[in-house]
Amino acid sequence: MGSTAMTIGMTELEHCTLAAISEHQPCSAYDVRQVFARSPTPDWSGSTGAIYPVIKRLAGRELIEIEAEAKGPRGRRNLSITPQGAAALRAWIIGIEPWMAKASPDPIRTRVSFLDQLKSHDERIEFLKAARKLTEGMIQELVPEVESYRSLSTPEYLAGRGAIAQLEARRVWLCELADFYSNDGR
Amino acid sequence: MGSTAMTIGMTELEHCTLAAISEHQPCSAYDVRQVFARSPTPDWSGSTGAIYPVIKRLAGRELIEIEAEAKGPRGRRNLSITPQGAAALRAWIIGIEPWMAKASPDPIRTRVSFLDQLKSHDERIEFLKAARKLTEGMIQELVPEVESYRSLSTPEYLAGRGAIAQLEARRVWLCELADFYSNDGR
DNA sequence: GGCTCCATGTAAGGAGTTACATGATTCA
DNA sequence: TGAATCATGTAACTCCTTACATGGAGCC
Repeated sequence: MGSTAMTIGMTELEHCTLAAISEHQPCSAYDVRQVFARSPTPDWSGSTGAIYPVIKRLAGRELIEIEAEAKGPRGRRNLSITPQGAAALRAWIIGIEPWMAKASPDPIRTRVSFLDQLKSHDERIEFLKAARKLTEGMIQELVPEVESYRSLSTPEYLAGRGAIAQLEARRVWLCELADFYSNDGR
Repeated sequence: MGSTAMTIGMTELEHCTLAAISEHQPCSAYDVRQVFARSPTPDWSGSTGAIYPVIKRLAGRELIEIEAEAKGPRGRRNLSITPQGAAALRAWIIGIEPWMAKASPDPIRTRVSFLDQLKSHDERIEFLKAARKLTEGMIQELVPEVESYRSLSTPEYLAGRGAIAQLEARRVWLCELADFYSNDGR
């Protein structure tokens, strides 16, 4: 199968763009940007400087087709996925690799790993409290947003639940840390 | 306090480097690289192309001091943190912001959000099984590695527990997803 | 006529990566 | 003396970001 070879050297963003086009076709690059920007857990900004070059590269690999509505340099372009594109997309989803299972970087966890650089247990407990508050705030923001996807898109909803699970795990962990340092770090 | 101003425009990597120097001083840039590379949850490769420029910038801001052991262009340089550096480090740790609490990007979760692009429930269940296996493998790798930090460094150990908690949350979530699709996605 | 969205694109810059280049030290 | 490890550094590249530039369509 050529589908894996097709995928070599392609980034996550390129594949996500391909996936978004597949789901919403026929759609414009602008639509794709909206999808990324409005996602409850946006990994990318959906910036023009990224999307339009990506679209070009996908078209160059013949994974998508671009059809101009009007002649002329401006105006909406309708994007659709090709059979090769659909194959590459499935291959990308299925082609899961060990590195993808790694714990993803977390700025709060990073700071925790340097917690002994603070002066006192009080400072540490203060930090942990602030971190927990922020995490709880994020959960409260995310839950209704994800819930709004419940009837809209099952996979997006389920992915959102995964994001919430990640945050919930951090919340619990931060509580345990606070307990630990409250008991004078024994 | 100038400590926050000192920190403006500095990246996570720059701050982590500062923190690593603070913990291991006097140490070399090479030592810092080892710390990053050998960390149980390496967010950065510790590549030379990143570290040495970072060291220069930190020295430029007078957050660290560089002392050459031998004269001449080659040979070990001993790094140590300055009082301003220590202040900036504490300010960075404490100065936690809302965006840091966001769910971090996860390639597996990304794929789940496009799961309806697969052809059948069987394919989806197969994917979820593979994802769970990889996550379980990563947990089994990580647990002993983190456990080895237990007596070495409390904060690093606790951060490692946080990484494991994240993976464990994903494992449970993937199990729930598999159940969902096994029940024909009702 | 001007405001707001829709829509496409380029330019410059930031922040890391890999690959390359160099040399010192240690030890068998 | 030769190999491994310690150690520093640069060059080229990747991939994304922000900021800028352009223009059409609907509508009040």
